[in-house]
Amino acid sequence: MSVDLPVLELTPKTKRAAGEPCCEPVVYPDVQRDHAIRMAEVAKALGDPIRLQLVDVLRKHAGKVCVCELVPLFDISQPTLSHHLKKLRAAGIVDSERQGLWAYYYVIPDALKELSAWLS
Amino acid sequence: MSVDLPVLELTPKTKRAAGEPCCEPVVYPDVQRDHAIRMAEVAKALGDPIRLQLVDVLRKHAGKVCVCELVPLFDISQPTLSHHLKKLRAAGIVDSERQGLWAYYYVIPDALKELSAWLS
DNA sequence: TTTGTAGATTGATGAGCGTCGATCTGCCAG
DNA sequence: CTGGCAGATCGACGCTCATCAATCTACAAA
Repeated sequence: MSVDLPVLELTPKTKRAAGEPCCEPVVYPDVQRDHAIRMAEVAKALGDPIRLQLVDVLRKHAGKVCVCELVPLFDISQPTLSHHLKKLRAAGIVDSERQGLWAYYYVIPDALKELSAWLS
Repeated sequence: MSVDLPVLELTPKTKRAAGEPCCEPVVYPDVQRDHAIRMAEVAKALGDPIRLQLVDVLRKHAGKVCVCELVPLFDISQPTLSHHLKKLRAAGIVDSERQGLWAYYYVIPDALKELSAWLS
């Protein structure tokens, strides 16, 4: 399970002590850090099979879906489903809209855009 | 922050009692479930800013990077970094190779492929 | 063989997560 | 006004997580 890739020029102390050139900085731009925090937030929200499937269902239906349609799809209680939807909402992935008794959820367009772009 | 999307035809009990047509099944294929579990595993591993930045650094360098190069990039202890690398390895995102004292990490090609495809 | 170094492991700690039953809040139908 | 329903919230339960200091394990240099 080994992949053939070039090895970077490195400078551990033992090499540095021998007078070899110092390591290239491998500087990590600070701009990236904010993006990383945001993308990690989205990834974390997707890091649960049920939440990922919830997003999948919402995306596939390309519309606002009633919670009462979602409950029977999963083997979890209604409060647990509500908890997952809340997490997805907190991560800015979905949003909801109440109409009378029912609540309709939908995926926020472009919510997954940044992470998707980084992954590809 | 509301988005204009079509609302699915739904059938909560109150409507069903009134004799309206039953809800469309909204069936969720079981095949998707295995994929969801696998993709959620990857997303979960990326759901930490440090791990996401680790993967970012490894991907940008497109080669095997020594751990001693990674440690100074983050404000965490060496054991914590080792812990994160272990998590990434467990998720099948990266792999490592020892050469003497040093350990070299690299991103496994296509490890993020499935999640990336689903997101786009 | 002894010393030092890179990196992994261990154990502990405090915070967060997923889950549930029970309860609460609005809203609609009689 | 009352009864019932959809969905959110609460409180509690185990479990997992990120983190660190301390330790352990290989390996290399002297």
